[in-house]
Amino acid sequence: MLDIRRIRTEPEVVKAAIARRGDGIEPIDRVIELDTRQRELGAERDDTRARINAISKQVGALRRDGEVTEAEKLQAESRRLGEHEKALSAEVEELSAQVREILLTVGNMPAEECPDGDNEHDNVITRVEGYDPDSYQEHQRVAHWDIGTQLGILDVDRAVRMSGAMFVMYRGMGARLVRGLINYALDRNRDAYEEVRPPTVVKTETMISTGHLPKFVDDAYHLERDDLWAIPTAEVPLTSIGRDEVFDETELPLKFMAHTSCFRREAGSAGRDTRGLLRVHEFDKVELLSYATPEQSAAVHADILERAESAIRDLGLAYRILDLCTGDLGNSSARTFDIETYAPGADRWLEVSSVSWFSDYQARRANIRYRPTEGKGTRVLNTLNGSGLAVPRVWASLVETHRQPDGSIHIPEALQPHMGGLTEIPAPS
RNA sequence: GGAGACGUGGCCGAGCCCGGUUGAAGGCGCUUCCCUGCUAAGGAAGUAACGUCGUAAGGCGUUCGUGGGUUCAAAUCCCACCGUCUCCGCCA
Repeated sequence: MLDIRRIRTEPEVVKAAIARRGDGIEPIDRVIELDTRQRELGAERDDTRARINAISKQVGALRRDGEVTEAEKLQAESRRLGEHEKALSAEVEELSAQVREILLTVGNMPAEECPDGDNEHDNVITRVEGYDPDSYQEHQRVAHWDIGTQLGILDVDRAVRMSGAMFVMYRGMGARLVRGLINYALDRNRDAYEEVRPPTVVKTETMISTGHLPKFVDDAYHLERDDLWAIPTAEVPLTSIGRDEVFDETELPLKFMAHTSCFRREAGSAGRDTRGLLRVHEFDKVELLSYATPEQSAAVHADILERAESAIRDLGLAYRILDLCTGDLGNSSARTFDIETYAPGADRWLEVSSVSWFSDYQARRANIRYRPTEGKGTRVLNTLNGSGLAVPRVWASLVETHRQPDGSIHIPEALQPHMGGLTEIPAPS
């Protein structure tokens, strides 16, 4: 959520920033209009309340002194003021509810350094590592869904039978590889990030905090009977750890990581990327998340990116880093770097991590603040997060990249300790 | 799921029966100062958040789990909901 005071004092700056996303600025104008009216009426309401309070005090004094007639006269006046106050209050509440409703759907202001652009085609590829299109052998040009069937490690058909399209099931060594990747991701970040195992089903309010609601309702699974939502990412519960809390600046930055299942309806992408693990409704992911001061944010952002990047690099996978343009930036984000890993069998770049700085956008929604060491009062803090490792696409890229001429899969050295020393997934005999 | 008890400021805890002078006693913690060879102990003052107006000092408003009601006036009375604890039931 944008800062209403910023909108008030620098409307043109805010509007220019929103326009860079390609979003309309009408909501901002509307907010300004409603907010102005709200403050006018709010002031009048407060004055009325002040008078009622003063009268009540007088009444108390008069009654104590036995001046009943005088007291009753004041009471009558106060009753009249009360009516007025009630009407004003209702209107003020209505206005502020409207302002909030609009503000909840307006995206974050992109960072200054964000490249301009309309859509994903305008993203800037900042770096490509380990990719040489001519280096891939014939045996690596097999798609993971075929490998999965050959080795009996991926069973899509039966998963679809029990849960429907775009659900998958890993089996045997395939399931073990999932578990290995999760442990690999958690263990390598243990030095700085606290491991958390949060709920995967959360309240509406929790989904609003990160910006997944109300705008993106159709992307989330909803448990209607209990009005709970299946999380699309651990970002959702991790962000809400500090909801309505005030931290001390000396505690920051706080760093959390969590492995959870993630649930996505993928509405609007039906029929796209349906094969294998490219796009699934339920998947495992290790997420890294931090609470930081605005001053710490740049360093934390770099830290998360470096950790996400090195996790891919150490698995021996080719990857590239994209600086998302203003038109492709997530709604809540001010700056995002995507990491895409290359899958030689499918011959595609797969997004495996999105490392974002949300400035104070999410923290304002979640009301997470900190007390600065210098100065007084509280400030809204900044949140940042990135996938430490998203399992399915890494799994896909890994089995394709490390497929041997005999059809076995070589387990990269860095991963072996997390898979009981296993060096390969053997070819079928 | 059933029964009972409870939900007050950073924390502990009074107030609620008998509504007003209670933004809320007292204590702890924290900050600054004084005292002191150092530390401890002791003394003095200060110490909520949010909204709004104001250059500021400060004014006004809101907040005693949440929402609603009664009243001139609610931490205090009434209703609903949420949460915590204890006992019972069920259970991985």
